[in-house]
Amino acid sequence: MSRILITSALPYINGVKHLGNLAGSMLPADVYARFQRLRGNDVLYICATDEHGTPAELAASQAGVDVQSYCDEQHEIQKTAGEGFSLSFDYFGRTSHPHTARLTQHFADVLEAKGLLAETLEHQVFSIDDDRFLPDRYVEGTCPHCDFERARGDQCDSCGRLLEPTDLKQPYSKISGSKNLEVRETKHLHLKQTTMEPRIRDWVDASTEWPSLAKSIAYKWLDEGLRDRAITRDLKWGVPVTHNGEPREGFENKVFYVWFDAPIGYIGATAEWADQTGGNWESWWRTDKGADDVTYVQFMGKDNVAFHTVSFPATILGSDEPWKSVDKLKAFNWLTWYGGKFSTSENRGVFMDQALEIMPGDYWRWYLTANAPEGSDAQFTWEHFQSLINKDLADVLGNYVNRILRFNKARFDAVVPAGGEWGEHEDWLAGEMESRLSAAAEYFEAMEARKAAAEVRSIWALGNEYLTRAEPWTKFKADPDAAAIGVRTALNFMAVMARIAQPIIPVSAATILDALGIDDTDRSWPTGDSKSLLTAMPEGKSVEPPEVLFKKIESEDIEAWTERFGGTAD
RNA sequence: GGCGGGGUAGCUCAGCUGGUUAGAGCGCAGGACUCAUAAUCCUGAGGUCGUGAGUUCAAGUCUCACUCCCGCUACCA
Repeated sequence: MSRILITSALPYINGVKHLGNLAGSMLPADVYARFQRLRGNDVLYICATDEHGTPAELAASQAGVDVQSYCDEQHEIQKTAGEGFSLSFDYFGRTSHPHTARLTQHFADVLEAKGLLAETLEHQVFSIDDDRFLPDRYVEGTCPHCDFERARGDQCDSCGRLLEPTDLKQPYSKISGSKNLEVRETKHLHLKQTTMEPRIRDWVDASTEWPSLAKSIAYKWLDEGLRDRAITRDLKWGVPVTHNGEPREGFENKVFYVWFDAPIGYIGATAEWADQTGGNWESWWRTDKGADDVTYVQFMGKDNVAFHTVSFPATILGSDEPWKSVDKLKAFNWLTWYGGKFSTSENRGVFMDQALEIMPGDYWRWYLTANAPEGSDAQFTWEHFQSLINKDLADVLGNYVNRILRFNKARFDAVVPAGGEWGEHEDWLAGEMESRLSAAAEYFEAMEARKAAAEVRSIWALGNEYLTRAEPWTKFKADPDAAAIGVRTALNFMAVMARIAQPIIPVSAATILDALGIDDTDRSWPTGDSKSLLTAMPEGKSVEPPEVLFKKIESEDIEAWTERFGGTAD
């Protein structure tokens, strides 16, 4: 039994996430976690809401509530949405929890003791009417290069050039529109990533289990040369900047930068889990306290890779303390909406809560796994969604379950029939099953979402193919025993089909296993001798057909959803 | 501008260190079957692998140039 620590990138607190966020971190992490549990491994899957930073403050102020209440509410909403998608977090925590604050302050103290922090004076745009410093992209104005009137302070969306806020002509606050801006001095703490660069490079070199997307992004940053990075911000909401337990002088109105504390939130959320369950969080995170046998796997979108391969490791490695660092890292591209971006304001795209209003979580889980944005960005379209759901879930899997259970009810009184001899068709099925099951397991193990789903699907298809060969409906007329072996084998195989479906569509798989009366103890990933697997169910056992498993998506549905959520390219 | 990823059948995508007639699913065409959610099974037709050059006995796979899409570019997260 292995111990596997899994984290998925923390969803930001600012509103319900869209399907792309789900598809690129939380869902694949969940599929992997479920697979590993089915294999009998000791899994700890941790996630949390990422609650600090400017957008949270602004969203709260826009909603007219204090930040804490806003985050409390949004955390519950996201937690509920996650449950709707059957995300099996062992704990879904919050970066605003005191554990993360304490750990963040601890890391800062340790890094400072190692000489890796420096105070520097910066110049930053201050909005007098908003009474706050503005991050570069919250300053807008006219681009000095192309005269685009709504260029951001970091980059012009029109001509693509990189900018400084002070480059902008007629700058204004994006928050209030106020032009009453000035540049003020402000002091910040920098993490000396430059000092850390050789150690981080060695560590990246030694990380063999990263996919090329992750490695190339890490090397891109290293090759360009790391820069020291500010880890504090002029905000009220966040982890207070302290020094050895006391407010740090000159930093009374500042907090740590959200990207400094967010990854530490993985550890903090594990400590929250320990509070709730009596578990030992250090045995997962401290290699001096039992975590040396832990395999740590991270899931994230490509935009997060640099933070996980460079910034967070700088914190971890720089501390010189025995913290667990990532072993395997799975990065995803984007799910796009008809090739474009998801956008709330432009009514383009489906968000997690809305998705659950129109279709059960399993439908989305299947689609987003089978169409995961792995090699490149993947397009969401309603037509594609419809095709995968109807064909894979309703026709190949759902119809199989329905056809065999109903035939069995009509001809064998809804019990697993006795009689008949194991023969060539059963040999064929057992042989196919054996090689394909191991292929599927390898894909799940390798976190190859699309390939795992495709392999699971082709195993489902084996069931239908077997029935074509065994044709119990024909044999029944002359020789019910010959039909019985076919039905019995098909029922046993259905259990296998459902067991391997559990990582991706847990609710539907459970419905099938319940219908077959399979004990919880017999729901693990199927291994061992194929013939044993195909003869496991006791004869005479009662098996009732469930309600139709998957409702098909009709063209009228597509029309209605296109109307509601948008569904055309730009 | 720099960097990263991608451009492979009508559609969505596989194709590892270069090696026989380039694969899968969907869609389409034909056939089989009738237990089943007009489901299933079988067979087949579809591709000058973004463009142009080059290296090689051999290139979708390596090199160079060009082109289109997406992302990142360190103060959004």
